[in-house]
Amino acid sequence: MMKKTKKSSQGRQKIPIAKIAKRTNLQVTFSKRRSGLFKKASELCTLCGVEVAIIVFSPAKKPYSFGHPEVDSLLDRFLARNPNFNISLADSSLQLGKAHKNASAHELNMQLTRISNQVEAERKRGESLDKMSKASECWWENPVDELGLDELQILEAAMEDLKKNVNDQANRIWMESSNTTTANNSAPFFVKNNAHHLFESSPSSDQVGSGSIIIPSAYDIGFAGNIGLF
Amino acid sequence: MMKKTKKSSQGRQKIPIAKIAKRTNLQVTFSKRRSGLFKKASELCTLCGVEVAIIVFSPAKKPYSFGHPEVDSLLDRFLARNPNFNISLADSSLQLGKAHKNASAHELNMQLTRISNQVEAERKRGESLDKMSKASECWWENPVDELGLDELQILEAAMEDLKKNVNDQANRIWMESSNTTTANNSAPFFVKNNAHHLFESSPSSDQVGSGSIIIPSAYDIGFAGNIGLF
DNA sequence: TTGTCTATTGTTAGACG
DNA sequence: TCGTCTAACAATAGACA
Repeated sequence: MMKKTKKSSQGRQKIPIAKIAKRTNLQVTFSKRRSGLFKKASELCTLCGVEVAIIVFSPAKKPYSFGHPEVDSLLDRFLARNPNFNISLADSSLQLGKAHKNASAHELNMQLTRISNQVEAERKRGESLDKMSKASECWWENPVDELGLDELQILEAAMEDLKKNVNDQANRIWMESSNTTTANNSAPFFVKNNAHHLFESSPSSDQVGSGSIIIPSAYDIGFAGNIGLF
Repeated sequence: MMKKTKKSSQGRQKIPIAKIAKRTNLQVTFSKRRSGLFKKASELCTLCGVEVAIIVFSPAKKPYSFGHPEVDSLLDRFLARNPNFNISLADSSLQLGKAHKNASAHELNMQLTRISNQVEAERKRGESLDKMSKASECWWENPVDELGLDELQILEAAMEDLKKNVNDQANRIWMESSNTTTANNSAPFFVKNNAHHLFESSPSSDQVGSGSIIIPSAYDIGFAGNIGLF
């Protein structure tokens, strides 16, 4: 008798590296391969003592991430060394210069959106942070000593930079628009369209609307003077 | 008999998932596995039509990256919606590089200190930011043309605020430290160690993705870290 | 969505050029 | 640093739980 001829499984099948058609199949494969990828990354970390960060947007656009030691700090370092991208809206706009007004406006929108999202995110984070700082002993609030000052200086410098970037950008925009629009106001102009929708994945080019506003002439910036720190 | 003619190769050997000791070996393994990881990521992209970004810092601290469609845009999107990121981390990191060049452990401490300081600052800033955000009713979602300026202004205001806080605190510290010693450099002691692979994931429903293309890899070479270690 | 099982395919450690 | 080769290992497609 031995009708066992039937194999319980055909084992792994070869599949072409092309988009999987079957939805259910795709989901399963995505899940399995994602964990496989993360595992590989984990092994790489351990074996070679290196740092790895992975970000994956699922078919449903949900973010999954892997990071050793942690995603944020790695991205931070990566971005900090990569002149092509800066979280604080700095460099990308520099390249645009004044080639196309639209492109410029669009780029700006992207950046503003990014920033506003960050601001929003940080606002939200503030709450949980507040909770955290209460729950645990705030080591960063320990007795002030010299070091605190040092760090503060760094932070302040960073803020200066950020602010400077914003100003530069505003001025750039202003100069640009003054070529097409003559304002009766000596203030910088700013052109912008719908800012959101930074999240869509399809590489479709956004339509760029435009409009203008006047920035208070007092916008000359000049951060209030530095305190005795510098 | 059976002199067992030497095999041309013993084939793949099993190795423990622990840091490889031999430097040359580690280098080879790193290279191979890194490309293997990128290949896996590439396949995942193609098979499932998803987006993936990977950042790896080699043992020599060189950054390698893979991204589909491209690293920057993915990081951008990820950071924009991730509450755990700091807006000005990048900037301050750069400064630290110049300021201190010591042990990596110290570097880590500094980094943590810096981050926590920012966190603290942002926590305080939370209130005013919150006010602003609500006052303008989701200004970043408003399609009105003149919002661009507002965004800049709000951002600027937020930064002014933060800066003010920093200044205040700095002054306070300055005053205090004047009374004490100035030479003692006691950093907030925090030794960060093994924070092994951590997975973060969100539940996901699903939906059909769109087309897919493979972008083998994008290597960003260069820049031998300016952090301690050397 | 994740885990299990099996048969296969894919990856890679070690040695060498 | 890379490519090649070989023989192990490891990952995983498909079906089911």
